[in-house]
Amino acid sequence: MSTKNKILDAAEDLFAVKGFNGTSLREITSQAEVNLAAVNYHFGSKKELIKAVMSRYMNELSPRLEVALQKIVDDERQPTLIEVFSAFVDPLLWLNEFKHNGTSNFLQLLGRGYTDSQGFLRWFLTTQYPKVISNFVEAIRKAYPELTPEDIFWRLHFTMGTIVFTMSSNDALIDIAQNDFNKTIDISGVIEQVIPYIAAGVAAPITPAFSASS
Amino acid sequence: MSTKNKILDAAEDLFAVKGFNGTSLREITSQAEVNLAAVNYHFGSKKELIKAVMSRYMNELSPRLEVALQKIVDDERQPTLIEVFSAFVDPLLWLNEFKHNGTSNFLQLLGRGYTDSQGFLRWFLTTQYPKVISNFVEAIRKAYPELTPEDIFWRLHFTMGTIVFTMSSNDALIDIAQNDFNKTIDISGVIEQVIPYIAAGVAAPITPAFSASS
DNA sequence: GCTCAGTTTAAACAGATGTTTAAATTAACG
DNA sequence: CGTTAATTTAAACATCTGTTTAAACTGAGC
Repeated sequence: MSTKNKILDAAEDLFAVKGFNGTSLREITSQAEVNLAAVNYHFGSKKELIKAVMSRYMNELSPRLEVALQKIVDDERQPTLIEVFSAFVDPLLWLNEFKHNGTSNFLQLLGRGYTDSQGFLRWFLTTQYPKVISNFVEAIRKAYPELTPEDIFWRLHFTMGTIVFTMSSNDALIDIAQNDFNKTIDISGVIEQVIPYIAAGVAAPITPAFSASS
Repeated sequence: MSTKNKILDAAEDLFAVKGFNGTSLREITSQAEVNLAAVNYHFGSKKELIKAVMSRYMNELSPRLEVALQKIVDDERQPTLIEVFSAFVDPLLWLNEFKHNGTSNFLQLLGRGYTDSQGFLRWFLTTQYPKVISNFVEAIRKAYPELTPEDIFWRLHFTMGTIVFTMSSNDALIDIAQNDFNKTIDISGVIEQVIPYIAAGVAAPITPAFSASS
């Protein structure tokens, strides 16, 4: 295993649990069993390391997502919203083959990217991988043509929040489910629960136009 | 204005934007125009300051929320889910009277509490203000009796994620709405958009039982 | 005016942070 | 083998972190 990959693996696990700000380079290099200076040698800076961790996942995920969503868009049949959201399941779960805890790690990192570091990661993702977003919007539009672009924008954002927040507190959730309901949950159990919720949310009756303020 | 309140005001604004980990005591005391040591003198530690910032809001919010939810629970009529969620609107918006940007700040801080600092704030809130949560669950149960406690637990968590995430990226959202749709949004516009979404999500058809894993 | 608790202040503390340096080691290639 | 480039290493860098110290100041109450 190359030094570069050892760093990426360790950084990913730590970032997912403790956030970007909350993880030091010394923790990363110590867990990766490489020298401290290796991060700056191979990646240039901590910020670039963060981007590299995210890119590694996005490069695996985004082509698979594009294919799955394209299939829905190209099909002449009108999809249900459940089908649109279910298109995410296989590509996301596939990340577990790519790396141990891959699905959970990636979704947690996505959430971190929105709240940590003043959103520079959000900028990075939306500018680097716009195709995924536009395909997704198109699929939604096809499943629910009455939605205006504004409605889609808002509801996708709400959906993003649901997913990302759920996964960010994934560990806590699993604990609570275990203690309060004596149920053992894994990641696909969570996904099974969340899809009806977000599908119903996106399918909600159309709201009146934006309430414009002065 | 007392030193204590100057610190609380500055800390709140900075915490909301940059997170707890991302804000230093020197930034806070500098913006508050007080001496660095004042934080440790008045609050003991940074951790206690974080709790104090949250408590100040919760002490304003929680009695108002309890009243609004109790009214729904005590009413003999069965409420709609829209009514249950709408019970949050006035208490939340009232925080804007309490302090400039109060509503947005509070919701952002709530989100930070879930993701920053490994959830010690989540523990703090759920143990200190359990009445709000139990009232809320009871109101939901009344509006939608078919939901099992597990379903309610999950859907409330998803709802929490939607709200918190939306408010965390509130500033970015307002920008996007302005640039892409030429619409001016304020916080109550966002609330108006989100309530149908979360109400529909919670009202989604009941899912099969938890998929228990070994 | 004196006393004394409450508060503010500047300075220092020890430890952690990301990054850089220069020497040592390893690998690649003719 | 010899040379050159790529990589690893230990050490130091300057800066920032939360916290503590001890002295200075403030304002009542006697």
